Amino acid sequence: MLDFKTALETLRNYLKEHEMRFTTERMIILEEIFNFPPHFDAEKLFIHIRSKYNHISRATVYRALELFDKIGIIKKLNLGGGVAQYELKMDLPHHDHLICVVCGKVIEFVDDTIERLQQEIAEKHGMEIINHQLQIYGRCKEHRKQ
Amino acid sequence: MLDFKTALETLRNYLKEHEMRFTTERMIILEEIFNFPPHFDAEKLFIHIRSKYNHISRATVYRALELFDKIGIIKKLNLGGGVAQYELKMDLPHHDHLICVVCGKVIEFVDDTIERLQQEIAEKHGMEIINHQLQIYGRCKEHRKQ
DNA sequence: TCATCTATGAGAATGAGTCACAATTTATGT
DNA sequence: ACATAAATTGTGACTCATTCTCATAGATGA
Repeated sequence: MLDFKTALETLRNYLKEHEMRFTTERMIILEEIFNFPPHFDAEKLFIHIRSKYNHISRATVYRALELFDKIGIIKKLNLGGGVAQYELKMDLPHHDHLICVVCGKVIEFVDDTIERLQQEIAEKHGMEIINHQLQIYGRCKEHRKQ
Repeated sequence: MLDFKTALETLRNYLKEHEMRFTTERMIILEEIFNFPPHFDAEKLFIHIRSKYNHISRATVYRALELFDKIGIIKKLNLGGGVAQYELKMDLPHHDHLICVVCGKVIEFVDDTIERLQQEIAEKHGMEIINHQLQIYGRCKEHRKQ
């Protein structure tokens, strides 16, 4: 899933298989996600979409985000701050996030050793992993104190 | 900070240094946190406290939790689910959490290698770490599918 | 004890997210 | 293209966690 076209195809297929309707609203929302920063929250996306398509409601945006997350087109993140964040899911390996507490910038990183250790830890506790998240909060290059 | 007495002392000192009042409400709330499960949320704590001290208000509990977190007596966690979780902060090494998505059980674990790797990753990106959190969501021993 | 100024209680307000339902739109068979 | 049935949408009400407001109560230092 690297581009809008592929994502749209995925959406179409999922909808067809589940007797759901392919609507212009769902298409527009998907398209606007691709026009939007890589990490965003529902409200900002809604405002953005609303500015171009004033008939699309907040509920529809929330519903579409839930759907796209379920399908696997986007991923809902829990980065703190009391607001759900979303990112496009690009079929890349699992990654985690560095978050600047000053400017909110999000940096992604991948670390295979950490991934493996998590698996080991879960097993040691008899736990079957469904999902995991690692957030490192700090001050980025531009905002760290000297 | 291993016991109520020490925590209370910390609270007293902090309040004195900041020209704030040592109130019975703050003391009761602190005490009840020590009588409560190791991971809890504000509302549950409030209900519990309210059942014993019916004059203590929700706002006071929330305000106290914020204060205790700032002082470092407790730690506010972001385990997902739309509700802030808290835990006593015991001057133990940093630890992370395994969370059962079925029963909500929280298991703590410590892994020095992961801690070290996080430090390295942050440095590689020029980031100064303030805090970090790792959550592994899954099904615990009792609830995993066979 | 008094004066001062912080903390509290009560409930209103906020903000993210969800829900109910009437009206609309889509998919399908003809 | 048309009718039909079923899914979807927009609106606004609603929920839930948390925060705020403000009048009153209570802690602290003189």
